[in-house]
Amino acid sequence: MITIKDIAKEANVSIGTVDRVIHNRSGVSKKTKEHINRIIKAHNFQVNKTARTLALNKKYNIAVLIPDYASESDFWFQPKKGIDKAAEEIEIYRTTISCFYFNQFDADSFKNTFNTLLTDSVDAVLLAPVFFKETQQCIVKLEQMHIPYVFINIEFRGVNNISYIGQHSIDSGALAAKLMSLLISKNEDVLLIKVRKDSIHHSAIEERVSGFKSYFKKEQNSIKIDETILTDIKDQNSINRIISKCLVTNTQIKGFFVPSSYVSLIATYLETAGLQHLKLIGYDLNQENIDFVKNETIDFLIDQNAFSQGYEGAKILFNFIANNIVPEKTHYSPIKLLTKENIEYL
Amino acid sequence: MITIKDIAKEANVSIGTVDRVIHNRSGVSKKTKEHINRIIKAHNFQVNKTARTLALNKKYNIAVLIPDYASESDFWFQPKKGIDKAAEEIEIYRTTISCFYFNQFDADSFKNTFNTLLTDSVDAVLLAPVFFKETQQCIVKLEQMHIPYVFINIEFRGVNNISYIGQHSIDSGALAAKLMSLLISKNEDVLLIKVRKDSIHHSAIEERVSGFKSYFKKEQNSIKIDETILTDIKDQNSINRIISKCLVTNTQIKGFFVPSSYVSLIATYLETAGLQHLKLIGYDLNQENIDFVKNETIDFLIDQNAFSQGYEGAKILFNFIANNIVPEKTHYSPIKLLTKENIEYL
DNA sequence: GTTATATTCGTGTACGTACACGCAAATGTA
DNA sequence: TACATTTGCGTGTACGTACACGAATATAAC
Repeated sequence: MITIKDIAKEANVSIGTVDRVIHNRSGVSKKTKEHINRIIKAHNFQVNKTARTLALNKKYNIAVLIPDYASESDFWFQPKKGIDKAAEEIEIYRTTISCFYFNQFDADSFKNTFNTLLTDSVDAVLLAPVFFKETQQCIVKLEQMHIPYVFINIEFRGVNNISYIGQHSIDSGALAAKLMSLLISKNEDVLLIKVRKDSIHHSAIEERVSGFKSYFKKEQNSIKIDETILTDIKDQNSINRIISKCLVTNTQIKGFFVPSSYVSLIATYLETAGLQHLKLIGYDLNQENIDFVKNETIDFLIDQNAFSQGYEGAKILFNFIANNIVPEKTHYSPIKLLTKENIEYL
Repeated sequence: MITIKDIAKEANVSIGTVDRVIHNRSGVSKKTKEHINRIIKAHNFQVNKTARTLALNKKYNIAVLIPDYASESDFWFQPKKGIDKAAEEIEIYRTTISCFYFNQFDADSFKNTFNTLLTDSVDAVLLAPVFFKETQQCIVKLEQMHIPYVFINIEFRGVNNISYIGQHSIDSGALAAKLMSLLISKNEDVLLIKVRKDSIHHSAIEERVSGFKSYFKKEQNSIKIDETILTDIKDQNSINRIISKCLVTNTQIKGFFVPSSYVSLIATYLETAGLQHLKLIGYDLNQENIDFVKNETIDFLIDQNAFSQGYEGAKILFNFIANNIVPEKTHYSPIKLLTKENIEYL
């Protein structure tokens, strides 16, 4: 590996001059500049990044704004783990990541946490834009301060984010629909189950639903989609009552689609009611859901590589601020399909 | 971030002494050693890896032995891309990766390429153990020379490899079977299509077949599995004749399972014969296969994250030789299920 | 021709760690 | 007591790059 010193020797100049050429700084005659550039190209010289970071000794801080989580089985634990992995990797480049958590059902909490985040010294922000209006307000501030930001998990269109990393929700809904149409017969029906809490905020769930519905519209089979809403996710008994009522009202229902991680609530119902033969598709890899996939109460689970979303999101921002690498505007995560046979291998 | 110098100052010793304690070298009195260790722990000191690699200035070389590929659509192009990504990342740690390619249908080529590989200065080897006997011979040499090695894509049991990175082939076959049983009816049959070339070598394909078959055995439905072998993959006409003969002989065949990337040969047949409604499941993401998934001639494709296999394999070896990190003995890749709805998002 | 101002370049130090060298004090040997 | 050996530790240099400072040369102005 050739170094600046080697180039300096070959060009009969000092390393300072070579340094100036490399950084395109002024103070070098056109002649020697060209000469040095020729030598650099001839040897395919690359700056030693290790030495570079050591010499620069710059410190960056990436702030992360995501929903809090109570346990490892909560969704946001996964992205956080990915962020942690990225943090370890970029630590040697003197870049730290500080995480800030908000209550995903409380817009004020989002806003307040964002404001405390800003009191820190922040070079970039990775955030989950759970609340529409509040996110807009935050973005205004970020742009005033020239702080680059990336969205994670929830797409937010029409602003100057550096990138978005997350799933294409519509297509994931369509995939769920395709599998559902394989699982049940043409003359049977599906129950689509929403959760009141979801509707408070982000659009991802609505997009999953619309992808699901439009698949069936296109396919033109006679499968009908019923809908219901769960109001209180803490009350399993009321959930059981709601679902069994639906099943009585429409005896053609043979499959359930839950466009969120709350699919375990339905799985619990099916097991207590002894209805495991009915088909069930839902989202997200938490321990409860994984267990229900393993015993096949849940037939398919759609995973969005939450871990990678955190990891990639953090890395993208790091590369942008530290290495001037401009990322693609969208990074769609894989739409992973998990079932008993492959859920061991993530 | 605290440095060695800071610790030295706090302990009233020189940085040399602190260095000795950190590396557990001799020449430090028990008393000062304990004192320094206490300070290190109190501040949670971590060596600056950037400075460390710079100071060490060691150079490692990882040799890679994989099948050659003619174009980007060949399977091994993907692992190679992953290896290239890893190479970029570890380059700053003065670690290089040199790739060596062999003809995957020629055992001698494997052996010879391995021998030229050894003429290089090699600190670790990442290899695809395509040929059983020859791999055994190579391993003997590697162990004599105390060179650590990792298998990629094909599992090879009973030797002292540092790790294996690749799919659990049996379970991937079972997953294919599950989907096939959803795609066709209970009174219909499946045609299992092998390729003569495959049988020359590795066990992965056999394991996929066994996983596929045992799924149907367990499920006890009346689906029957016919089998056929393609002898000449270059002759599409002969393939067409073989397949259509099978369909005439057994008119119950409504699905095809190809336990290899040659699934595109069958897709081509189905399109020329206008039989796209028959179900088709196969392996591996090359451009041809991807196109057939997009137009739904192939219903499901099983992907083994070939890119990641290369990337992870190289990283594992690097971490082992450069950072003394001992990996898990097996790293099973995800068994990814791809269909029209999610094949855009990889 | 002298002074002033640009232009072009070299030198020195810093980043944090690794390690060879060598000096002092402590211990051993006669 | 004199010398040899061991133990414990400090110093200096290297790794490759960044950048401030200042020196030397060239050009400009008068």
